[in-house]
Amino acid sequence: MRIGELAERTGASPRLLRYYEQHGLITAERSPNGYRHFGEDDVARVGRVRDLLEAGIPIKIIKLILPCLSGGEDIHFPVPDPGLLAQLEEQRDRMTRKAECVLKNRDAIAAYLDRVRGPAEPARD
DNA sequence: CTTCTGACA
DNA sequence: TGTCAGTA
Repeated sequence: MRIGELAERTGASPRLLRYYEQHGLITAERSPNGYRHFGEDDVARVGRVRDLLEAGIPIKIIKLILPCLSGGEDIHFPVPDPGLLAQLEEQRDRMTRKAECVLKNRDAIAAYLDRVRGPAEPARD
């Protein structure tokens, strides 16, 4: 399929898909006219890239773990490379700190809501 | 009409 | 990221 269809099916704009390809997050074959050509599996791949990006993981790290994603959400490293592990440990710690920050602010907002709206309203969480 | 590359806000 | 230009 061409970039337009992949864009429709993934929710990512063609502009963004070209950006992903430019940074090695996805690969595309080229038609003689220069048009990018993607496969069915790229729909899922783009989805995974977007999930990782949404989690705040830098493209640099995504490129490292993307080839280790086997269709599912699981990650596996056949031959753990020291350098790779170090970068992933660093990323894990950043994510931990970010998660703590998010939780902290969520609790603050929840507490605020409880005070102004009153404990009577559930609708939270 | 769709896509491509490069560039600018 | 969106969008504009000038093509293929």
